[in-house]
Parts: sequence; structure tokens; C-alpha cells
Amino acid sequence: MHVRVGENTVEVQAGESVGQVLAKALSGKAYKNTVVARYGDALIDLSSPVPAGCEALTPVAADSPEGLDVVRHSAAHVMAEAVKKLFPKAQVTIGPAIEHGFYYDFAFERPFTPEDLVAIQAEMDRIVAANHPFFCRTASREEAAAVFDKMGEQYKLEVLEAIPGDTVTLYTQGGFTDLCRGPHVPSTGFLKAYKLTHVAGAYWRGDDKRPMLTRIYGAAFADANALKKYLHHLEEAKKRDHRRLGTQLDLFSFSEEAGAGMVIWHPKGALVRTILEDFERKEHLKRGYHIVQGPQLLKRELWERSGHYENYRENMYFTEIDEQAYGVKPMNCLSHMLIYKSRMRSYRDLPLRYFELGVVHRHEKSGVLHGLLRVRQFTQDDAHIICRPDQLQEEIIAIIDFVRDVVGLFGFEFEANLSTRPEKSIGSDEAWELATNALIQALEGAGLPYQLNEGDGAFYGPKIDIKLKDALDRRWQCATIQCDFTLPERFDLMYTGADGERHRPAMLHRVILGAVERFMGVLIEHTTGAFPTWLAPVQARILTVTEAHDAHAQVVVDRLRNAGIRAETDLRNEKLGYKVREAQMEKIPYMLVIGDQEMEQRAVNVRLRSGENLGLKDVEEVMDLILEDCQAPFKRGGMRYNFCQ
RNA sequence: GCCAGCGUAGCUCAGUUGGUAGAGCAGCUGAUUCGUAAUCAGCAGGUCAGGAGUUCGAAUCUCCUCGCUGGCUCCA
Repeated sequence: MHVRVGENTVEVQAGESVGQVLAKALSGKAYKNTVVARYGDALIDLSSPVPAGCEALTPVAADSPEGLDVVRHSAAHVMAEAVKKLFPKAQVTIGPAIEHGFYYDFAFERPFTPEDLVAIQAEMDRIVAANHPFFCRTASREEAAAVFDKMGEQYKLEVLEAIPGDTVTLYTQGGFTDLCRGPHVPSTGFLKAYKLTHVAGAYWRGDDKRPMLTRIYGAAFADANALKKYLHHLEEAKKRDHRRLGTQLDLFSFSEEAGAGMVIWHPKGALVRTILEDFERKEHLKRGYHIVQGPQLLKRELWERSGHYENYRENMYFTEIDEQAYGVKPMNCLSHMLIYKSRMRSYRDLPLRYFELGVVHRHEKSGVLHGLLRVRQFTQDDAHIICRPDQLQEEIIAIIDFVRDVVGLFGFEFEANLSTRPEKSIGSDEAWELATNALIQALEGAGLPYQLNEGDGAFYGPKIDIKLKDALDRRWQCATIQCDFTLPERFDLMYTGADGERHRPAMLHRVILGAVERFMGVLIEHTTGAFPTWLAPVQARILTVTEAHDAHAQVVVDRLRNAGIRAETDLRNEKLGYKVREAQMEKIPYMLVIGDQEMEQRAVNVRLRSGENLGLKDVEEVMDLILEDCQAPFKRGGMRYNFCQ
């Protein structure tokens, strides 16, 4: 028989392995880099015999996305072998490939320590040096169960039970056998670059009712250079950490005395978020929203009626006023519905869009708090759109456009998810189906690609989530659009139709930035603290060479401020280099230097934070430059928001 | 909440086997009047997160509380 490999066709003898066939078809160099082969839709081990009827095989290189997965997963096997050798009593569970490497979860009488990691890594090095081949064999369920029972691997037996079919595949390398569907690299020597990074606890089966296992994480790449690059990338990402930049740039802080998860905004941080919030108010007014404001505390009965008390109580804070129980709001929807209910509504009034920069409190578990990205008090740019069911589609598409405008303004790349009905939820099946379909149709209408996230919706309705990435590529949910038929029913929202009858409106919950705090955190990491000029707390700093230039600096700063530019002077008795360095570290967009020459010509010398020097410029010209810079991102994004005026 | 690791001056970090703490930057004072990422000198600054215990003696060992970090579960 003949098999095609790329452009070559090679003859295959009976009993030849995939690897042998590829070796014939490829150059030595290309073959050396091959870890598995693609056969149809599946990946296949190089040691496998060529399947009957096989027409084509594609080599998969170690540094391809698929190949990397194989390398990483094989590294997990090697790590498990090393752990079993050093700690024979440890039980293995599962060990998949992940984004930059792999992990493996172990059940052991004690957690592993950083010193253990060093020993495990050394043992892995020995296993790799020995270059043991990965053997694959097919076994019946009974046979496999006997193997793991004998080894005392209780968790593997449980994994085995969950696998469908009569047979399973077992992989053995060196002295270690694992239940695995494969594929793997041909032998342990193919692992060129891996490093165990940290240990963490992880619940068995991801269930917090079940035992906690010890997870060992490792990074793995096709070659040492790629691994080195990744470790360097981690170091660089640390410099972009918003918590570090928040301190460096004096934007915000946390205080042990104030409490966990409570942000304290310093002048510069508070200024940035105020500008962001002003921008949002204007954008919302432009798009037909009404700005509203509700109370921070609402009576407990109201939360019972909404279903929050039943479904969300453990995340809420309660207090008492004159023997009446109150709940601190974790969401803003209730008062918005009360506004709707404050009078009769006609079909002509709809849609009604209520917007609130609402401060909410949520009792997040202590272990999940994370800088600005996960806090206990935060401000949502929240809106509730109450509309007729026939208006839903159009409204959802308008929101998606809004999100695209704003997220695009900052240059974020984003991912969209559609989250469907969770186990713990309220409302009828019909309502859920209607709501889910509305979201799907809007996504398709807006041409937004999305991933399905089954069972991840809010308890009252399905949602579209938009996720942004932080410095370490972790994804954080920011914008979300939730479709809700349940709360309008619970609160008996009504409108009078053209037919004179009373009808039930639908409700959309949505945020654009999500939480101002979280968005600021992601934005700080995205920009490394170098905010776009329109958001920069200080847009221009005037730097004098000596005190002889102070008076002119004062004239210049007054002119800039009058034009609405956030400018300040640095008149300190320091060398120019020192002042430049400080302004540079504060990421101030415009440094305006004044010395003898500038004073003579009533001008300034312009330095940008990029290091670029624009030379001598007229003050008027510089003001235009800065104002233009403020508006540039909006013009690019097709928005006509005019921040400076 | 769970698992692990941490908490030393405003910030970044030293601190050997237990013998009551140091550096750089920032701050203050003085000198210097200087052209695009750090001028020099001096001074001051800490109940070593908080509490309890072991010990003749604790930043260091043990326990508890608070907080932080990385994961897990959960979530904007």
C-alpha cells in the first residue's frame, strides 16, 4: 500500500509503524522534530502501526500548537513517573496539557514542598536522559481495573469508570503505567525544555465537597529557547502588574486596617476613574439612556421577592435599621425596576434604558480577592433596559455595538462567551429558551463570534460575556449582557399595548466596562500605566532648567490649564535630567522643557514619553497638539466624543 | 472558604546555627543654578503585620488572628 506524506508518496510494508513511514518520507531534520502524526481528524503515536486503509499522514512538529500539547502532556506523564518513584505512596489522578505547560494532580499524605519540586525535576531529568519509549497497549476494562487496583490507584479506578466503551488504552514509559487516551511523544528523550513552577491545591473533580489534591504545575516548550523566552515573559509581566503600578504611580492602595477587597483611590487614580466615568455618562446619554440613582440599602423583603435572598444570600451583606432587616445591594436592578413601576407605562415609552454607576458590595470569598480585579466593593457601569419582546433583538445588537466601540477605543482584544442556564436558577423553561435564543440571534446578527459556556448563566437569565486579558493572559469578564424574563414577572412589570391590554416587558441587564475597578486594573496592565492622553492624570509637566525660568513656566501652565489641559510645573532645584527621569517614570505624556532659549522665544521644548523630542514649539501649537491627541482615539474609533471641551 | 507560600523603614529588599535590626531609593536639612532617565553631603525614619506561647534571651521556633501571593471552588 502507499501513503501520502505531504507531497511525497511512500510505499508501506506490512507491519511498518507510522514513525517508520514518516522517516522514509521526511528529511532527517524534519523527522527529528516530529512528535506525532495527524491521521484524518485524529493524532496518532509514531509507534502505532499504520492503520489499514490509511491514505495520508501529516507529521506534527514539536513546536506546532498540536505538537506542543503532546509534548506538554507527555511531560505530565514523566512528572507522574518521577513523583511515583520518589513518593511511592502518592496516588496519581489526572494530568493534562495547559496553555504554557502542564499539571498533574496527586493525592498524598502531605502536600509537596518547593524542595520536593527540585527533587522531582531532577528525577524527571534522569527519566528524560534514559530516553524510555512510550508503549501503548489496548486493554479491556477489567484488565485495566486489575492493573490500577493492584497499584492501589483509587482515583484512576474512578476515572476508568467514567470512560465509555469496552476497551481503554494504557501507556507505559519506564516503570510507570497510566490510563490515557494519548498520544505521546515517542520517548521521554523528546522532552527538551520543561520546568516545574509551583504547587497548588485543587479539588478532586473540581468539586469543593471532595478531597483536595496537590497539583504540581510545570512549564514546557519544544526547545530551551522557547522556555527561556516564556520565563522572561513572566518576569516582564510582573512589571506590568497593576498592583505594582498602582503603588508606583500612586493611583490606589489597599489597607489592612480598612479591610480586604476595599480599594482606596488616591488623587491620581480617583482622577482617572472620574474621567472614565464622565466619559461613560456622556456616551450613555448619547445613546438614549437615562441616568438614575438608587439607594445602597434596600429592605430584605425586596431581595426575597427578587430571588436574590434565596439564590445569592451568601454573597450579600445584611444590616438592620429600626428592627427592619436591610440588604446592601449586590446589584442595581431592583431600584431600576421600582423607577419603572412608579407610574403607568405605555408601549410608546419603551424601550426605557436606566443607567447607573452603581456601587455594589459582594461578599467574595477571601481567597479570590485579587488587586483591583476582584474586590468586595465596586462600581458597575450598570444599565437595565426594559423593552417589548419585539425590541429585544435591536437592543442587544445596539449593546454589542456599544461594547465594541468602548473596548475598541482602548485597543483591547476580547473574547465573547454565551452562558446558558445554570443548575441553580429561577424562571420557566420557555422563558429561558426565549431569552437564550434572543441572545444567539443578536450575536449572529451582530456578526460576533462566540464560545458556548454551558450552565454558566446568571440565576435569572442567560448572558453574553466579554472577557479581556490581563498581563499574564488571564481572562477577566468585563462587559456582560443578560436577558431576563423572570424579574419583570416577579415584580409584575407591565405596559399598556396599542391594543389597550396590559403586557409584560422583557428586561436586559448589561454593563460595558463591567466594574470600573476591574476595568482600571486591566487597563493599567494593558497600557503599563501609560494611559492615553485623554485619561492621563497629568497630561503635561513643565520642566524648568533653572529658577530663572520659573515665571515663564507659570505663564505656560496657566495657559494650558485654561485650555482644559491637566498640566503642572516642576520648579524644584534639580537638574533637568532628574526632572525628566521622574516625569518619565510617572508616564506623563508631554514634558515641556523651558530654558533660556525657550523663554526668549516665549516657547517650550517638547519631549514625549516615548523619548521622542519634538524640539522648540510655540505654546499655542503645543496646546493644539495635546488636545488633538486627546481626541485621536475617539476619531479612530468613529466616536465623536469631545472630552476636552 | 480550601491547599501551599509569604508579611522586616513610604517603596524595593539584606538579615548566617535564636544573642533586642541594615542597604538603596523616597523624605527632611544644607550646598549646588545645572539642557532631556538619578548633583553632593548630612539627618531622620522600624513594638520586625497583630496577639499568645517556648526560652535566660525570638524578626528567627510553636499556635491563633489579620492581610498578601499563586492555584482550586466561586465570580464583574
